[in-house]
Amino acid sequence: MSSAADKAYSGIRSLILDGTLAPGEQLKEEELAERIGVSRTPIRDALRRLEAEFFVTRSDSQRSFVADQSVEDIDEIFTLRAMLEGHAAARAATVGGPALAARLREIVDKAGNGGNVDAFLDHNADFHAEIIAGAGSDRLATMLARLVSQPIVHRTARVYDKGQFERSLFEHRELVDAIERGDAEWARSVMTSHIRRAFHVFEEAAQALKRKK
Amino acid sequence: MSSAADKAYSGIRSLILDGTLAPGEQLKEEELAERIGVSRTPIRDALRRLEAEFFVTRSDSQRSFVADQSVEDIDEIFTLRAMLEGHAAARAATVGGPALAARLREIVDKAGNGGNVDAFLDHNADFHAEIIAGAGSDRLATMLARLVSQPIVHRTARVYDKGQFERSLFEHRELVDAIERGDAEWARSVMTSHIRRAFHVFEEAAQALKRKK
DNA sequence: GACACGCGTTTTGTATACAATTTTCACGGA
DNA sequence: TCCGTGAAAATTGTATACAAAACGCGTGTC
Repeated sequence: MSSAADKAYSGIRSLILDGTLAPGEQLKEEELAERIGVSRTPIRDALRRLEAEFFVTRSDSQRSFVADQSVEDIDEIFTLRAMLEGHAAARAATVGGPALAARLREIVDKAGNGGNVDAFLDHNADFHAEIIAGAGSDRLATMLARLVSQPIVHRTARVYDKGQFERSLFEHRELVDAIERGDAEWARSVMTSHIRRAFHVFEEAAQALKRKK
Repeated sequence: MSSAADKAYSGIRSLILDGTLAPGEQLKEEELAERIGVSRTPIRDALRRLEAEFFVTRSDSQRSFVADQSVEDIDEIFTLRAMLEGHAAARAATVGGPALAARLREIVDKAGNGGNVDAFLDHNADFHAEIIAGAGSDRLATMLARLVSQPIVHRTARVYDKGQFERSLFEHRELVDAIERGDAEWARSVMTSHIRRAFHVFEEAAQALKRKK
């Protein structure tokens, strides 16, 4: 991978995620270039990528701004994700066959019991990736990749308690059952509620955090 | 709008759409730059945009290629579009209210009878844009904009006969009814089948063209 | 006081030269 | 023959200088 462009991408992304660059703030290429220590060229590339991933928006006159991340925005993202990933699950159930079911079961079995956050995150990423790949739709996969900023998943999982981990794993197992039987609508429903639930966990955590402040 | 970057964008897009650049073909920045008459910088920008719109794909080593446009690919695009725009219609029915319904009815009434292709296309674009705006979800609007390469709509409409135009208008009127009554699921269904039907018209035209060859 | 206009400042756009990376292909050894 | 190796060629990445566009602000007019 290209070094400067990646440095710019992850650098700006981090600055946004840790709040150094606040939502609505204008992103100036030169300023970012100096801050990150690369020239404007890779910065421009990074801004385009971040724009594709909804981290950054552009005004009509080509100025870049940090995108909003209000609870309503997050809701919107989770809603779209639930729809697209529900579709992916349905398609995976239709076209994946026993081979896919076997691969998924292996992933689920390997995850097992873990109370470990990072282990769960690894399992979770693997599991969802396998289903999306199993749907066999490049454009769907691309859209989901752009939509799902992994940091939000992380931020959500950090507030999971043991019961929520177990519930997630339980839902994953149910998804495997649905895909094994080729039941597209079952798979879609489980995936949709799986993701909506994740949103509400996030939402409650955000509200709790707000009250604390 | 910036001149060179736009020239590059529409230039490359045209070359892809008229088949000069075939699906799977590698796009070389320098070659395109010379062909279009701008430097590599705006070409790179254009390639990023086309990548976001699924016209161009990138290999792992950052080489660009013309994306496939097989009937299966078009099917995939229309499926995703049907889902997203069905969702937009449902949301529009929920949050749009009488004001949205009134605006839509005006658009539909203005279109009226027309056997004129261009007039229908204008109406069609207006109508769909109003519904997407009515859904009030920026990210949804952005995803749809990226997904719907207008040329495909054009290519589809070119093969519409009078009966198909009338059917489209009829469906638009039904959508207004659904939105007026705030019936989200009705709106979703009408929109979904509206778009799936458009795909099959396209599909048949493509097959007819194939047989001719 | 409101508003349009012009001009300096800020910010983004473009071209170009050079650097880094990837690909290609010829060559030699097992 | 097959495979790895390495150098040349092709392609993309990056920095930088200058051009163009957008913005903000002060000024003048009504």
